[in-house]
Amino acid sequence: MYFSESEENYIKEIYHIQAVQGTVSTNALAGALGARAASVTEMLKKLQKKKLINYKPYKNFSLTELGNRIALEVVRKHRLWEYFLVHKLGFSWHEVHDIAEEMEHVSSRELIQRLDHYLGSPAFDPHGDPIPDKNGKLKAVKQNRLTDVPLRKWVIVNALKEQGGNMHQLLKHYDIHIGTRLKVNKRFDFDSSLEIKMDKLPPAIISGEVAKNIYCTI
Amino acid sequence: MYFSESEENYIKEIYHIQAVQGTVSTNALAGALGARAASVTEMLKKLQKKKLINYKPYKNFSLTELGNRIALEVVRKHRLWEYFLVHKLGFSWHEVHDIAEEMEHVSSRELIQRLDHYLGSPAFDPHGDPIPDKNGKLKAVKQNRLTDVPLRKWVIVNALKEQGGNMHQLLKHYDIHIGTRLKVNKRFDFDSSLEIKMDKLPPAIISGEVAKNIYCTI
DNA sequence: GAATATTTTTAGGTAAACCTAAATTTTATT
DNA sequence: AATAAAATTTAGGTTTACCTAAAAATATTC
Repeated sequence: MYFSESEENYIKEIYHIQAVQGTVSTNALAGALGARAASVTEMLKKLQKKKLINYKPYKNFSLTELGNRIALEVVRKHRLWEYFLVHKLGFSWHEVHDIAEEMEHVSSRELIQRLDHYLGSPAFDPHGDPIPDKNGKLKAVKQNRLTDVPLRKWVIVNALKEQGGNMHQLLKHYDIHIGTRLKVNKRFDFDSSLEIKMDKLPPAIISGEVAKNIYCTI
Repeated sequence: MYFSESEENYIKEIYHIQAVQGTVSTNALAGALGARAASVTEMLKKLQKKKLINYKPYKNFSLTELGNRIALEVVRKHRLWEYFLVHKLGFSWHEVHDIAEEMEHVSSRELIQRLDHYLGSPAFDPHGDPIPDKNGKLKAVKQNRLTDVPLRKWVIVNALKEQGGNMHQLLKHYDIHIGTRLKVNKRFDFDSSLEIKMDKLPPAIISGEVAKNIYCTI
């Protein structure tokens, strides 16, 4: 069965929203896609006819089993390409999202199989997100928000989420990246900032804004 | 300036036809693209407005300087991806065209620059066609048809054109690939077949059909 | 050079994916 | 529970890239 680039994008976005919210509304999806609600409704009807989503007018919706499988394939392609861009072409993690967004729609299954093998079947992409294997299985690693981690416990950064801003500049300045070992010494309730300690560096203060986007393994 | 995938395909195809015929007709382009003449006419007007082609109704047309530059960029992307698919992912040369056809439309310039560097700035793709450098320059290697090569002169295969058939099976059987050293011993006018000789192998006969698609350096 | 054939363009239509504005349904508030 | 607010859908457009069928221009043939 053939899916257009648009359909793939809708499915993928439904998948991501569903992962966080459990269920998806027309408006939430429109927001995520930068489209208008009316356009979304139109597409929802198409996706339903293709049995990719469970949808009743005016109600929230979710992916069917089939929809989920397709979503995972797209996510897999996206994250494998991100991995390629960072580890083979030398891009840095915050530059690759938009490019992978285009590459994820290249359709050859054989291509993705070979790419995966070529990259050594990585389990996590450069942002720390898990890459579905060819059966759609995700390697689960608990991602704890740095904001919630116990005090004075050494943890390892395993994911960084960029929210469109320039957070990576700041992280580069602090020299925080995936794999960094650090502990939280203090939490300042006043502004949610944290004092953190990394190996061989003096304690530093990071804002709650940044900390919110840093995830780690305890 | 932005070009749609369709526009890029038209420009690229005009480039290829122009390379062979010198000039391009509506019908020839329609044939190459698998579209109808009326659709082509419509697009020609768009391309003219964007100053990519020189076009007068009912006349043959050709790329402008700008059009040529864009065409070379697309060709460059296509051939770099083909090189990647063969030399990094292990595809064989006859499998990569369609995949590269999709990948050539990924838009990031930075991506192509890095890909080129990663591949070692190759000058020829797996079919033996030259890869334009980032300024659009092509490394010219005379491609002589095996059918026209002088008798008993050792030559090196430098290009293979697949015409949609299964020629590669045959070539594999003869063990002919890019880089193969061989000489033509005899030409049989009756059916245009050739007797060829390769190192460490007994003489073999290949049909004119195949020979037509083998190119070499003298 | 007139008649015929071929090529190309124009006219009018379709499907996908978007849009705005208005209508409808659901949810929240008093 | 009635009304106001918010969310969603419907109705009616637009653009891109296709299409067929008919008309117009160019080429070919006798």
